[in-house]
Amino acid sequence: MAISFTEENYLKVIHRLSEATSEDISTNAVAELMQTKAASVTDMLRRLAEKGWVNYQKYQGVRLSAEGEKIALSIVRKHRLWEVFLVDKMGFNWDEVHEIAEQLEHIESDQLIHKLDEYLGFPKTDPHGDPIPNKDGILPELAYSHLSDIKANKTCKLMGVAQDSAVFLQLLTKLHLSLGAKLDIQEINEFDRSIFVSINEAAPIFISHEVAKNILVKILA
Amino acid sequence: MAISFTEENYLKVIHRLSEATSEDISTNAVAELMQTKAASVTDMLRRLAEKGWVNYQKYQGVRLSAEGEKIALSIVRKHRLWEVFLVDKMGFNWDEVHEIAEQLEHIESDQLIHKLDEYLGFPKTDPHGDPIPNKDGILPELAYSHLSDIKANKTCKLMGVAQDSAVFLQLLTKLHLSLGAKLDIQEINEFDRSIFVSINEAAPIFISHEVAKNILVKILA
DNA sequence: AATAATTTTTAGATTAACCTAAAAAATAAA
DNA sequence: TTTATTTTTTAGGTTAATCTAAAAATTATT
Repeated sequence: MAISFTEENYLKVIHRLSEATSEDISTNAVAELMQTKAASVTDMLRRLAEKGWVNYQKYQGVRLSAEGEKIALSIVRKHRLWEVFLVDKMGFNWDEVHEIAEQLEHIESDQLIHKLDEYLGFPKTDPHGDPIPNKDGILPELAYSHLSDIKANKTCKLMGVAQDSAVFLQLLTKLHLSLGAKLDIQEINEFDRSIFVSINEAAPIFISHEVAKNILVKILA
Repeated sequence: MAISFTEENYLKVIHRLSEATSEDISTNAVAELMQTKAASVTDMLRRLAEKGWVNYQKYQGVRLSAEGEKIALSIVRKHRLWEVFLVDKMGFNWDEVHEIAEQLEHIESDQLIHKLDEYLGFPKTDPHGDPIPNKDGILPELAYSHLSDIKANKTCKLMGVAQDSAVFLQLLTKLHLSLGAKLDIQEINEFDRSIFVSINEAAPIFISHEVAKNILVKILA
């Protein structure tokens, strides 16, 4: 069945919200991410339900059906593969690719995506450390910790970010925090939970709790 | 001013029709290429004229304005650069790329197109030999001849095709006719203007006038 | 030049995606 | 457990892009 760009975006947004919770997703939450009004969302949810892509009961919120989930994951897959392309092949920075990938994710050609995947060397994650679903829509669960949850004197590796906003990513770049960086947590300040951390053996720098919350790490020792 | 995919496609179609003639373009001609009805075209032409992208007088046909021409050329540029990408980098055949490029041509990012151009080595033509407009919308005039117009005993080089349809391109591939091939015209048959031609020094093969009409060549000797 | 044929435009509807304002349902507070 | 607040839905409209059918303009033919 044919699907519009708008419908794809709704499914993607519902999918994103569903990752954070096991509850049903509220109309307002969708409206906020879609940058539209609740009334418009109600309209669309009714139509998505008719097409069998979501389960939706008036006033009870919405969830993706199995088919809707499959569609959403294929869009996420395309988005993330294109992001890898933009950074690895086209030389964009990791904070510049989101908008362009938002457009490219709607290009329809299974063959193209398969060739792109191959061309990129079957990457496992996008430039922000987010896992890339495979063609069957299996999304490997990467169970990383938030840097804000790690104890002092631990060593870890920066595996991803919990947020793709350009301002956040630019800040990380300024702080020399990039994917794969080795982080030694020197001290956690009780006052505001800010952290002194050494990046790749360099002199320790100061990081706010807010930043640490959005950094995903793997504990090494 | 914002432009929709549909508007972009109309401008592209009007541009294509304008290349073949210096006359104004008729509503019906646009309707046929856009695969829509004349009434819908009239509607759209009125709106394109309001936006200043075409000059249009009721019943008198339509032409692109300078600004419309610029937009059309930027779409053609994107389309052809993406075609080069699909063939050179992704390994598609020349008869497989049109549909996908029709989608990719609407991706909006000057930076991306610039980087893509660079990545591809600033190609001058697409995989069908069509010239790629530069970023200022200058389209190099490649004055090639149709194979059907060449005299017997001449040697020429296959520089492009006058048609991008998959069936035509697949036929050329079967006949081992690809861009750059050296063609020796052995004999032109009076009966139906079919041609005996030797491709890259191989034994001569038989080609219909219809095929020859759609092959563009440069005369070598 | 008058009539016929064709092309183009207008008129009026339809669909997807949105909107505002008001009504209804669900949730929270007194 | 009423009342107040918040959330969600309905009702009714708008816009872009399309359609069909009918009217108007242009072009071709006698």
